[in-house]
Amino acid sequence: MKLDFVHISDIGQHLGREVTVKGWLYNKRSSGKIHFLQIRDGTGVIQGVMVKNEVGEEIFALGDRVTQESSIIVRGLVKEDQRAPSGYELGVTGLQIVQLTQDYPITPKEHGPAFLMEHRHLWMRSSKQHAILRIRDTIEQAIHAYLHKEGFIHTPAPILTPTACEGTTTLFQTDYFGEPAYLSQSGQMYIEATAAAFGKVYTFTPAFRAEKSKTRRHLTELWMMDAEASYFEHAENMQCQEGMICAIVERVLNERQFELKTLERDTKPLERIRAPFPVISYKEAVELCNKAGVPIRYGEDFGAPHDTAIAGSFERPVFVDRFPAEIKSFYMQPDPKDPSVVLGSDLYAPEGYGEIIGGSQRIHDLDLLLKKMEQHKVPYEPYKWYVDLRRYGSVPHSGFGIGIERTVSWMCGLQHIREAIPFARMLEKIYP
RNA sequence: UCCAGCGUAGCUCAAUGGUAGAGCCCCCGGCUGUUAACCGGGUUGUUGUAGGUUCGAGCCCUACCGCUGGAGCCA
Repeated sequence: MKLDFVHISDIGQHLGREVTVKGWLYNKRSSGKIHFLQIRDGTGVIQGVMVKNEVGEEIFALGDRVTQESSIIVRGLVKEDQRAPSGYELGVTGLQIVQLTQDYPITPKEHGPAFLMEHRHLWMRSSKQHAILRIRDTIEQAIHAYLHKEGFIHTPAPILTPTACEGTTTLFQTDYFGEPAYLSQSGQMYIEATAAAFGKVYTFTPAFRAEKSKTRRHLTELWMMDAEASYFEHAENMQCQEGMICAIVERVLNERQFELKTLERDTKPLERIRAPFPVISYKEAVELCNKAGVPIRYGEDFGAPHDTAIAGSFERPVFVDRFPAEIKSFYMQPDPKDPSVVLGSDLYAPEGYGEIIGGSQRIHDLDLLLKKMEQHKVPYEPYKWYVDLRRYGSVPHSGFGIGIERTVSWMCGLQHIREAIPFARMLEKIYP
């Protein structure tokens, strides 16, 4: 076959020309002497129309034999046609079967979640899964673009760490040349160091949580984007988060309408997302929950029903600000007006998708940090390097971390977080 | 770890304690515009495992295993 090879996503630019598409057979319908081949190539799906009188017996027989998910190279004339699912179709002139697939497990009918997850390596070829992972890519691109526009640079953080970042009960432990090492739960503390070197930085890292959580919102391996900025105070930090969320929503709405439609995502709630986001204090959030009939005492952290009550009261993402110091990490800067609370906020997504961002201003005063470490029983030796940052040119600084899969779930309107990542790692599940 | 629900054909599901079935997939045949195509025919089972109750168990009981959802914890 000749070389004028095109991607299906660009097919509209080749109207009236004979082109070659390399891909897989997504589905086939046949009506006597016409085969309708739904061809996918990773960039899109196009209908190939194969007419017996036009291609001859031999090629038509190939079209008869080709099965779902066989890899194929198809040659054809690009046409516009209202009867085709995408508006364009390929008048097939040639077909080459690269590999003939037998008994593809995922059929065009319904399957249960256990079966689909067992075949995740194949399931991601299906249109909805494909749409989700495209949107995920767009979200990640939007984050990179927004942060670079704001002057941040990407500085990777390590995944193997000698110590716990937060808590010790939910860590995955591994062996590092005879010493225990842990899979990182967050890159945050490391980018406090790179922030002191570069000013504004961020990192994409997987975060590992060995929690025995078995819900639609939990993974044991999730992706976080942590950002950190020197000379950034709490209010600026929140403004940056708000700007980033708006940039994500805008880009997904602009570039991924087809995928949102595939997912049957109602985009109206997304179109309402614009700055400024409401900000309520932890104290106000507690009062809101109690009024909404979801009781909680001051000093307790929010559970799933509280998330829903808080986020459900607003059409835009809402910041809950100034949590009590005792339920947050040791490094958070106390509020100068009320030292019992910290300059730390969580951002809750609308529509019940829960907490997607946690951020705070970090303690920059050496003595205060040492005091807080002692109070929280954080050992000094393994964190000596972290304390050093307060010893050598310490400045006020702030940062935040966003959970990528929760953001993807929200944007796509997913029922379960396992679909937001190509290979979900969940409680006692590691195949495929 | 705890609570609830569910395990029947490759998949999705039926089946008063009384002969295990349908649709899809797959195979054969038909159809020149299909849209999860359609129409006709065909193949497919140690009913999760082990024990128990019963004349008789897919169905009732016990234990175990697996799956799904939720709680706590968290993003």
